[in-house]
Amino acid sequence: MAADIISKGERTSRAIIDAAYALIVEQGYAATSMRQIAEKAGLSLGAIYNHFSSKDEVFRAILEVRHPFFQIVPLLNSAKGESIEEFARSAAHTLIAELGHHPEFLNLLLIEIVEFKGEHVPRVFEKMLPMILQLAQRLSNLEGNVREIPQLVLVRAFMGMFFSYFITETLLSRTALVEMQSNALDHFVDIFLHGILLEKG
Amino acid sequence: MAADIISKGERTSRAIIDAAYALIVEQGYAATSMRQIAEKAGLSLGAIYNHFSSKDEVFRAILEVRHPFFQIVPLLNSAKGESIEEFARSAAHTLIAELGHHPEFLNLLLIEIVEFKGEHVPRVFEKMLPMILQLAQRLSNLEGNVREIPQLVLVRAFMGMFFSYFITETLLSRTALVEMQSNALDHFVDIFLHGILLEKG
DNA sequence: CCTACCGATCGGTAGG
DNA sequence: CCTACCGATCGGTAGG
Repeated sequence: MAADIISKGERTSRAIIDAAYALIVEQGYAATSMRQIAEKAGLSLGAIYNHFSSKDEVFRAILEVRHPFFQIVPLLNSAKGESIEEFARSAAHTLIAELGHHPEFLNLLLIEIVEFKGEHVPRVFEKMLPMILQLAQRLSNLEGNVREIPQLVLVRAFMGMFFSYFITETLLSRTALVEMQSNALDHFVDIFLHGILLEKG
Repeated sequence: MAADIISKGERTSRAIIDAAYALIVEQGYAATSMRQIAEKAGLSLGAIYNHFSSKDEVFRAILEVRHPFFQIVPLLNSAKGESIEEFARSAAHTLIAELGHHPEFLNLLLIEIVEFKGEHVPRVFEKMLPMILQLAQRLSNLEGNVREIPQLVLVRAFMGMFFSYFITETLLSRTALVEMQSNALDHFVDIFLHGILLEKG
């Protein structure tokens, strides 16, 4: 039998995390029970506690692997383009292609804010720092003349644009205002680019 | 005894809503118990059911009165300014002054999205429609040359700017990146305005 | 409007 | 890794 890279314990651990992620993203943390997680993972309740010491530890483990930032930032890093404009449009298309059809990927971030008051944010942020620095380095090398805006504000506004898009999308998809939805992200990117770039000379 | 405009039943009802609002915004819906609400409102558990038939009904009542939209839209309507630029800056200052120091005002909206999958959005939206139409009317009369952007996208981007600001503010307030926070909303408004306005001729 | 209760379910554990 | 259990708490109600 070939030595599998992934042990059985590791596989069970991941099954628990996957099951818990799916349930929590759909129901929220408090509304999801350890028994639901066990059942979805194909285990008994007690078995979970061989891998995680508490429900809270399960949630922490989920965040380490599935926090939206860990989906978003790598996608941004993989976006093509040598100018700011190319990069922004490419990043938007990549994000919409990968995440557009399951906007509930933001739920984990929102749940952490609402149900945990953002207490895990520093740890997640710290773990992401290398990826963020890599992205910042990349961005600062892009071609294009940016107006006088602090670089960190730029990054914040850029990230915020996607939050803004996905949350308003979630809200609007519940109403009849379909007109608001066509090409909205393209328009968002357009406003953002026009907002940060100097007029072409 | 003068006939008070507000009956005792009405007062108890509001006490329940106030207590439930404070608890739910801080803990989330599922994590808040009817017993906690009763205690905070100064009642016994059973008494709540003289005013609301279920926990869900309490939540619906909260949304009718305290949904963030009911705080945001009137504030936007009260913003001064005859040009788009004046209006946007005034609106930003008003919002930051009224809501800036308790950003948890967005929690109710986020909780509704996460724990109820946005099922109450249509009803809230419908109730707000008059206020929204009034705001749209107001906006369309402002001075300023806007680039070719669908009006509904404009409104969406404008609202989204505040979501984006408050959520990134919540995230960043947990990290050490204080630099990112100074005057951020002013910059956001600036980027937005520069993004939607035609260059001055 | 309160007290006392209902059955159900919760997170977690002992013991094997 | 499972079965069977622990005490605590849940939403909701009966009866007064």
